[in-house]
Amino acid sequence: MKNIKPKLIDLFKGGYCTPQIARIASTLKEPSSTIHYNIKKLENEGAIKAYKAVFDYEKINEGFCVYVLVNISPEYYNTPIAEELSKLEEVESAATIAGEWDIILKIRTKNQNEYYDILKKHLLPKGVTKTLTLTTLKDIKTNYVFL
Amino acid sequence: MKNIKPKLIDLFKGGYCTPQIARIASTLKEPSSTIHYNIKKLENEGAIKAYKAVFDYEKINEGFCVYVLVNISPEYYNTPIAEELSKLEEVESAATIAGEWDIILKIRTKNQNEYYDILKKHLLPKGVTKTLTLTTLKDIKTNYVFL
DNA sequence: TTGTCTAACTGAACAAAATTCAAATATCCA
DNA sequence: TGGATATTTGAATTTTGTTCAGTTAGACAA
Repeated sequence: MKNIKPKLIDLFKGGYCTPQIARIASTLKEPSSTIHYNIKKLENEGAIKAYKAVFDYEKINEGFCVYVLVNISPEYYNTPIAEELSKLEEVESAATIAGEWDIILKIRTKNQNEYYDILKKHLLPKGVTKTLTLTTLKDIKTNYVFL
Repeated sequence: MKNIKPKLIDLFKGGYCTPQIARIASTLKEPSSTIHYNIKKLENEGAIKAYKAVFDYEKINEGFCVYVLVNISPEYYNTPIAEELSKLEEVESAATIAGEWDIILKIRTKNQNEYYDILKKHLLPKGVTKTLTLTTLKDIKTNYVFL
């Protein structure tokens, strides 16, 4: 057995998909060469970053989902902490925000324990002064896809 | 001019894409029929919800992004408010959460004004008692894709 | 309005990729 | 060990994507 499933999941998280031109053409009742032309234009404008898969995260062992609010110590304001945290594969989304908190992360793991490991290892060292974890009870919609 | 671009964006937000079996096969150095078999298996298990596009949201006029924490009045706890809010096309993600707040939403609009319209129209009526808007300064990663 | 330039659209030929399927191999478990 | 089930694979087939030259539509200045 080649255990291809985890490799597919890895690839599909960030890309390795492509538009279904024929299906779009038939849905919009336009020639496929017209659809092709318009998609290439969108891609060349840089409007499309990736074609990728969205999962049922329970079924790929990432059923535990949290949002984490993070505060950064002032002397780290000019360092790319958010960018560093974004590189963790468990981080689905990351953004810097205005107000009481500095960064918001969305993190998916198998369970609480794995999240706690990440919290200890990656969210407490560096310039992080404070965190607030919002634990997801029910994931309803992610990236415009209903779960 | 047929104005196909917005229609493509609509379709791509939720699907109308498909795996690149040949490219995956060559990346993983496996026969494409093997890759095909394993992908179909993932799909049949329900592990994959959709194949879709991720955008440069500035370039599709959705450059304003917020996270909103929402509180629900107790008499609405048994109603599907989160599900209702999820149906708004501007809502990228929605989840019910544990703790001080009941729901977290991620919303993309063209600008502050359009977000304010949604806040007034959809987030204040119904059973919503309180909201806290966290405005994104810099979107770093969304759905595992770097922006 | 007319003419000119550029962008958008399209059909048809072609190239590439997905899908199917039957046979071979591996895995599971009683 | 044996028999049922799941996975892998190459080759044939079907479907889809891509290219490109010709056409149409839109923008804009005279």
